[in-house]
Amino acid sequence: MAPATKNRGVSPRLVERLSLYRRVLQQAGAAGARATYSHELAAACRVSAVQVRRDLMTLGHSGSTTSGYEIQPLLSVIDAYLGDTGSVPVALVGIGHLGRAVLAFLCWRHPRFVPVAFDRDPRLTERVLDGVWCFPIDRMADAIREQHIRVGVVCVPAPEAQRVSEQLVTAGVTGILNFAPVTLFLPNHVFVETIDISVALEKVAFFTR
Amino acid sequence: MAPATKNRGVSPRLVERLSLYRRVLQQAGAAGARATYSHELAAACRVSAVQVRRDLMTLGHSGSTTSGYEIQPLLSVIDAYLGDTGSVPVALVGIGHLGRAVLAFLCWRHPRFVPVAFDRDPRLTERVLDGVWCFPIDRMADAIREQHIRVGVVCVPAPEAQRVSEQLVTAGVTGILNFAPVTLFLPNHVFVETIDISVALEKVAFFTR
DNA sequence: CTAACAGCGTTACTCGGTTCACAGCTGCCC
DNA sequence: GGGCAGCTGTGAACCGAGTAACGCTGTTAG
Ligand SMILES: NC(=O)c1ccc[n+]([C@@H]2O[C@H](COP(=O)([O-])OP(=O)(O)OC[C@H]3O[C@@H](n4cnc5c(N)ncnc54)[C@H](O)[C@@H]3O)[C@@H](O)[C@H]2O)c1
Ligand SMILES: NC(=O)c1ccc[n+]([C@@H]2O[C@H](COP(=O)([O-])OP(=O)(O)OC[C@H]3O[C@@H](n4cnc5c(N)ncnc54)[C@H](O)[C@@H]3O)[C@@H](O)[C@H]2O)c1
Repeated sequence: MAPATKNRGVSPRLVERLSLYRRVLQQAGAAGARATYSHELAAACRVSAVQVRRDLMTLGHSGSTTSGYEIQPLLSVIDAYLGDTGSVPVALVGIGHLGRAVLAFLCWRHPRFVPVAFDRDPRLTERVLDGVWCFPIDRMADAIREQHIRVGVVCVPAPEAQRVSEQLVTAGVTGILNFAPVTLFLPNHVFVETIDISVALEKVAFFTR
Repeated sequence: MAPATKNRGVSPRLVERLSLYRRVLQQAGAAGARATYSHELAAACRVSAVQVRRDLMTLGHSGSTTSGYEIQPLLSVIDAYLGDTGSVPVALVGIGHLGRAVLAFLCWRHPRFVPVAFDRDPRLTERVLDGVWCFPIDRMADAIREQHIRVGVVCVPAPEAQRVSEQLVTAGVTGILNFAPVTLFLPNHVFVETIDISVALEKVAFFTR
């Protein structure tokens, strides 16, 4: 009934947009740009220009009338807000088709998140996959505690998802990205984000006509 | 700037919830249940009971005071609303890590969507992957036209996503599920749903503390 | 010099979605 | 039988995210 998580008073949409802004700004910066206007950033994120300005306002950041927002300072502000405390260890459970894809993605494309892999299939564990050591599932709690892992990614089959995420939580994880098509029932202090590919496909199929 | 798609006057959130309801009801039905109450359905979907009742009201469906909603009739109503016209062919472009996972998922777990696979890597094409024939990318437009495919799934690297989705659209696709971390610029009549795993992870990391 | 212009910051408002509150109905128990 | 408990249906209130509108500042062209 309740939306569960308190969101710490921050709207998830805002966080999503900030994350988008950051990526776009990083790319723009890498391409040599030094500053950008709210409407440029907006267009690149499919958002209105006022929305960009307002979001940056809530961050307490101001641009200049003449040249818009300088990219580097703005990036610093966003980083500070999103809590860029360097690399974030992530417990990735279930190294099947999807888990493997996420693993590869994190290793190659997303150095900020460093995955630690777990599976229960002995054919996958005790070896290196995509440059990451894969632990058997019964080592998971210890590994999470030792490395102070707070974020978990659940890529196990649907019937296992509830149990696995409970294990994650009792080991200390407080945020879960869930790919299994089930609703997880976890303590209220745990933030759960479910990516339900089936539902997304149904939605596309519905609006397609 | 504009929200682009008209949504045909229907809220995407509603469609998501209906899709969830349907899945839960199917499982409940398979487990032998014959009817359910709004609060049960609500709990299973992390939604309030009034929300369920209101959603069903907009579908024009009524339950009984005594035993709630009968599962089978309700399923029929939801199917009719979501436009369950049997199987939906889907053009899946990019059979790398992620594309492969989606392919396997659709074939094994989601018979309603039947994927047709495309890639540009000759090592992947002209052969059967997970029971599906994989076409080379230059056969894509023809195949989409021949089979009247309306839904596309984009699993190619970010720099290719814009071009590939344009190809999909000119071939007749009007709805795209995009996994590439870029914003696509497409005609307004095309419905685009982007699943951005990076952003989702950042969100979880943010609310984790 | 100054007038037109372009972009930012901010306040007030709009609008869609969610929830409240309550009425109506049905079965059950005393 | 009559109250009671529990569920559905729904008008109205509520809430929050997004938007429009406006004033401000600095820049540029005439
Ligand atoms: N593949 C997709 O594109 C896709 C799409 C939508 C949803 N999903 C969901 O994601 C999940 C994973 O999908 P998949 O295609 O990778 O499945 P998969 O069968 O390929 O992989 C599942 C993996 O989880 C491991 N596993 C199972 N139980 C475990 C446990 N208790 N502890 C640790 N590891 C365990 C298995 O050994 C296997 O390696 C499923 O819930 C699926 O419904 C997948
Ligand atoms: N793997 C993940 O978990 C993950 C997570 C988030 C986002 N993504 C995004 O999903 C996309 C795919 O990821 P991936 O890990 O599967 O990458 P990948 O490199 O494993 O696969 C990409 C596939 O696309 C094919 N391809 C490239 N250009 C093509 C073209 N023009 N036409 C047809 N096919 C083409 C390649 O041959 C390859 O098979 C990327 O945009 C990635 O950023 C992936």
